Amino acid sequence: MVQFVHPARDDITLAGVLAALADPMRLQIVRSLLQEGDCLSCTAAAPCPDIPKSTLSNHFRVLRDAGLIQTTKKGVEHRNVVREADINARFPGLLKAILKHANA
Amino acid sequence: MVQFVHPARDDITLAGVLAALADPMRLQIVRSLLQEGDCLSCTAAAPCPDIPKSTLSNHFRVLRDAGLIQTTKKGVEHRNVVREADINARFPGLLKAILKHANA
DNA sequence: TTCAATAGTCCCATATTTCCGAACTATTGA
DNA sequence: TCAATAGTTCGGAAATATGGGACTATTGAA
Repeated sequence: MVQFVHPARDDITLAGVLAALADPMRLQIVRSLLQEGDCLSCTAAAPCPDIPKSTLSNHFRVLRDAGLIQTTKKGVEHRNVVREADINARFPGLLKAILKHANA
Repeated sequence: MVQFVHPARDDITLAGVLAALADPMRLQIVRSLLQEGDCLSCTAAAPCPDIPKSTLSNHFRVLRDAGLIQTTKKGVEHRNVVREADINARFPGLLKAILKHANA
């Protein structure tokens, strides 16, 4: 049984969030998650559908550790949601300012 | 004679900017530069004055390559300025949104 | 119940990046 | 001309990212 550890709101750091988003694929993942509401990892993956599973899993772990997303198990899938409320509470305006510029 | 190459405004990428700022020291450097107007590298350095020269030089190179700062030679010193106009033109609101949250 | 399929994690070897000491370059001032 | 200053560049060690393959958990069907 895999149990995910998400950082508390106050443990989310600016450098951590920026580092997590400083990767085109992760930026795209967050973008997709925000558009869809909530979805599963593989489906939420970046444009390329041929990305290795381990790489994708790693990207989700980075986003999780940075406090950007929350992952819960739902059957065989892992459902991911952007922790919008937490990020916005901690860094008001940041998420919107960044994602506004993520290339569609 | 060292000649610096700065990326053109349109070559500045979001992921590049985020990656450059995804480091506490570089975040602090940019913060200091914005507060001071323009200043020299070593002086503009992060809190710790005992950081190795090569490391510092490297951080400035990263910021330069990302298009965040412009460096010009002024005697023995290198004067650095944040390319505020370029960044704001390319990603309106981004810089302010990020630096607003950089811990004082 | 058992078995196959699915979704994803974990391990680990390789590849890439970062850090920093040391040697080097350019400029100024004595 | 020489020393001091400010910073770059080189190169090896340390840290981190990538991705293949084996593993785990869950579901749905035989």
